[in-house]
Amino acid sequence: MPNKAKSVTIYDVAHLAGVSKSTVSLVLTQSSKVAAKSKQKVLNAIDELGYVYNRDAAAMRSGRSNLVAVVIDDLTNPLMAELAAHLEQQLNSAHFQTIIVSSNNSVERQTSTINNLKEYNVAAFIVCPVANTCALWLDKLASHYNVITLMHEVPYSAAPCVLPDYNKAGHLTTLELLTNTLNTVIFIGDNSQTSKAQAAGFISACEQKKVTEYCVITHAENSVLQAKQLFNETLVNQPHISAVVCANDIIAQGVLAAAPHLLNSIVSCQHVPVRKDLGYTFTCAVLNTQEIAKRSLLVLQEQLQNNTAPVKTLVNVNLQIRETH
Amino acid sequence: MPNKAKSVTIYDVAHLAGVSKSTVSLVLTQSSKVAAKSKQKVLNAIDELGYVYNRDAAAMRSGRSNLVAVVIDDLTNPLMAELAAHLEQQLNSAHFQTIIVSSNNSVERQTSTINNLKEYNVAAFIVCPVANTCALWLDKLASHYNVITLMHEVPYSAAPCVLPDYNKAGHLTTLELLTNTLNTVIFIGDNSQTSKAQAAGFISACEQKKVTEYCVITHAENSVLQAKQLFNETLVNQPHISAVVCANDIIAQGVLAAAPHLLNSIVSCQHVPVRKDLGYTFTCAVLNTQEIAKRSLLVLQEQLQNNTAPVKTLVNVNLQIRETH
DNA sequence: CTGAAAGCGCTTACAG
DNA sequence: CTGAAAGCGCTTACAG
Repeated sequence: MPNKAKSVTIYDVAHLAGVSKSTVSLVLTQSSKVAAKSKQKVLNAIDELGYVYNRDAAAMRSGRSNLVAVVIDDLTNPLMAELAAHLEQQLNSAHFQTIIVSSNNSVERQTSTINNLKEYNVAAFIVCPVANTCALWLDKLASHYNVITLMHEVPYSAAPCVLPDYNKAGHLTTLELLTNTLNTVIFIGDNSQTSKAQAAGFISACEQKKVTEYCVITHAENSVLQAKQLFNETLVNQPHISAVVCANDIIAQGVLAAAPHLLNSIVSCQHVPVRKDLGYTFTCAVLNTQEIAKRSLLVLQEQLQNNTAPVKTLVNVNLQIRETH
Repeated sequence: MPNKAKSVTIYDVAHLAGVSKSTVSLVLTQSSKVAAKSKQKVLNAIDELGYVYNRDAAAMRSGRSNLVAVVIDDLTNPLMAELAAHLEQQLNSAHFQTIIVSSNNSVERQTSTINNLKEYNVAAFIVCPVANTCALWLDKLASHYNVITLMHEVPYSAAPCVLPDYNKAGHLTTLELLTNTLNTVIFIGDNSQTSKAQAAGFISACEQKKVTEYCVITHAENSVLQAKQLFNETLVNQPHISAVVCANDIIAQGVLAAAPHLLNSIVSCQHVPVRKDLGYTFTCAVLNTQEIAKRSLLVLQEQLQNNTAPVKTLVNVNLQIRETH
C-alpha cells in the first residue's frame, strides 16, 4: 500500500530557490562549497515546501548508508532492553540511524530477520546472538557485512565481540563471598560461554583463597523454578554447602527459594536490573551497559574505517554489595 | 562509509538466467505471470549469485514501502518491551519489516527520531507517545503519514488509538477489593489519561457497591519511593484508610512499603511483568499486550486500505487474583 | 561556486 | 509470457 503522498523533491526545492539540483544536493550533504547566500535560499525553500530528504535515493546513488541494525536476542530481558536503549543513544549521537529488532530467542527468527534487513542496505549489524548461533553462519555474515557481536560470545567465531568481563565478575563476587565464608562453596551456572568464564573466575578466586572444597555446576537453566529444584537436589548430596555463587540473579533467586537460610551467602555474577529504586537483593556484579554501548560504537567506527578492529573487547564489571544485610 | 560490496543486481541475475530484467523483477514481486520454467531459472540464478534484493531501489521506483516504525516511549519498561516484541511478531507475520526505536521518555527525542525516520520512507508509525506529547504535532504527523498511537491517549488528538480498557481495569480491581473490605478506600494514580480512566472505573465500582467513603489521589509519580512517601503523608490525614487501588504495580509497591499491614488490601490496575515465574504480588489487572499488538495490526491494515479506521480501540483486561494470600 | 549529464537498482506500462 | 525503455530522487565527477 502506498504511503501518503510526499512528492516534493530536490528539483522543486531547486526551482523555488532559483538554483540547480546540484546545489541543493550539496547543501543537503553538508558540503562546504556552497555560497552562504545560496545555502540560505535553499534552506528557506526546504522549509517553505516542507521538503523531506529521501535517504533511500541518496543511499542508492552514493552506495552509503547510515542505518545500523541492532539485533537483540530477547527484548523482554531488562538487561538487553537497557543495552538496546544505550546503543540507540550512542549510535544516534554519532549520526547513525538505529533500528532495533528482536529475534525472540529463536535462531530461525535471528536468521530470517537479518536476511530481511540485508535488503534494506544497512551499514552494520550489531547483534546479541541467541543461544546456539552457528559460528560459520556468523562468520559468513561478517564476510559480507560489518558485524559486531555483543554480550554473548559465539564459540570459535571470528566476528568482533564486545562483552563484560565475566571472568572478573565470577572472581570478584566469589572473593567477596569468601571474606565471610571459607567453607564449601559452589558455582551454579548454565553451559554457555558466559557461565564458563564466570566459573573460571570463581575457581581462580577459590584457589587464591585456598578454599579446598568447591565445585562447579553448569547445567542450570535461567529459570527461578528450575534453579530452585536443581539446588534442592544438590543439597541432598552436599548438605554442607555454605555459600553459593550464581551465574545471575534469576538463578540466585531460585537458590534462595530452595535455601532461605543462605540469604547472606548467595552472590550473583550478573545483575538483572528490574526496578531502579528497589535496591539489590544479592551482592552482585553489575554490568555497565552504557559502557558496552560506547565500546560497540568505537569498534563499529574502526570497522567502517577499515582498520582492523579488536577481536574481543572486555568491559569492566563492578561489584555491588547488598545494602541491607 | 561504504558497506562491503554487494554489486550483484537484477541485471546479473537476468543475464545468468537467460531472461530479461523484467522477468526477474516479476519473479521478485511474486507475480503470477511468469512461466514456471523461467521462474525456476531465475531462482537458481539468484541462489547461485547470492543476489540480495534491493528494497530501497524497489521502494523508490514503486512508491511503496513495507517498513513500519514502532516508536516506544521507554524500552526499559518491561511492559513496553513485551509490547514491542509482540508488535514485531504481528507485523512480521503480515510481511512488514518492523523497526523499533526508543524515545527514552523524551518529547524531543520522540520528535527528532520520527523526523529522521520520515527520511527512510516508512509506511506507518506506530507510536507509544511519551507524556506531554502535543496533540497538534501528532495530528499534523497523522495528516502526512499513517499513524497509530498505543497505550497512552493523547488528549484531543484525532489519531487512531489502541489501548487497554483502563476504566474497566479500575472497575474490576476495585470490585475485587470490595468483596473483602467495605471501609474507606482510596485510589492512587498520576495525572495521566490512563489514571483518569482507571479512577473513573474505581468510582463507578465504589458507587455500585455503595461505598460512601472513597477518595482519589492523582498526583503520584511512577516511583516506588515517591509513592511510599506520598502514602505515608496520606495516612497522617486519613489514618482509617483500609484499602488501596493503585494505578500500577510500581505505586502499589510503594504503598505496600509504607503500609505493610495492608498487604491483602492493595490491588493494582496495571501489572508490570517482571519475571515470568515469580507470580503476582498483588491482585491486579493484566493487560494483554499480544492482543494490543494484534489490534494495532488490524487498524494499520484498515488505514493502508484507506478505510476509515476506528478512532479508538479498547482492548479487554483480565483480573489476576493474587495466588498466595 | 554552479549547472548539465550520467547512473544507482529497481518497477511498470507498453509492445511484441 | 517476455523485452526495451522510461523514470523514481538522489549524488557525483566534470566543465564552466
